[in-house]
Amino acid sequence: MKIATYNVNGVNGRLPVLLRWLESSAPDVVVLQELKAPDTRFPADAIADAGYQAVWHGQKSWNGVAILSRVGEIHETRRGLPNDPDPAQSRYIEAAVNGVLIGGLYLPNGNPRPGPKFDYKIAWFEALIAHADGLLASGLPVMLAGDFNVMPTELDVYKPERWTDDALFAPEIRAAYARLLDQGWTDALRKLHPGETIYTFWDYFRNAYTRNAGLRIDHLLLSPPLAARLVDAQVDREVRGWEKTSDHAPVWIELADK
DNA sequence: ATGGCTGGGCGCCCCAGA
Repeated sequence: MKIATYNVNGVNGRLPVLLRWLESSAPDVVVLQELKAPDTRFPADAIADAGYQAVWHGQKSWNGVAILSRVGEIHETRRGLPNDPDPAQSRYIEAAVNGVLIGGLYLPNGNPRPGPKFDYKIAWFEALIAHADGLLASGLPVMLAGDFNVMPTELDVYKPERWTDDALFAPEIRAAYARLLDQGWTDALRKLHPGETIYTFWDYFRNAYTRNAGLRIDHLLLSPPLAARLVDAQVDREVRGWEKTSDHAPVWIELADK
């Protein structure tokens, strides 16, 4: 089973690119972030025509997350994190699909730091860590996937020294990510590509993509039963070079059948 | 160190993103 995460940066503006990528990459399950659309404007028909069922948690203008499947029914288990510090922001959706429980998330950006947005990022992260602990304790095959807005290590930033005070790379944010992993999650991309420079985001500014001035901020975290089935993990990097593309590239993993 | 680009909104500029 191939499971992907993709921050589309506007699901309607990105629809041609999204459909083209669904066809070429053929993921079985997808989590989307930054829909930037209210529930009533989610392009469910076009996505259904492409062969995917969907559940979505939208919001006008900003945020918004969804889960797509072409391998059977999506059983939604929750929308919004327990104890979300601002439930008006649509940043979390969770569902069981084809025997895997998937939490799709869009963690707050948090800039500028310090400030209320950074405080919100910390609070949201703490709520995620608390919920993730319960997910792991269930012993189920679970994954957390999405845009974490965290570069875990210096290897995940093109110029780490420029990002030390940024909300995506600040010490307390990296520490929170490390605490999450220490619960027992496996960072799938890093597990299969240790020591490799891998990015999932390139700024629209300054030809960041052609210069490969990127960040690795989109992650797929696996609970032990899923980590044992991990056979491949890649970034669909070329999608970032398409016309009218998102500033993120899709990231995916392949899980062996049980 | 700054400003560069893009999507969405009730829009002919501003906000947020990372």
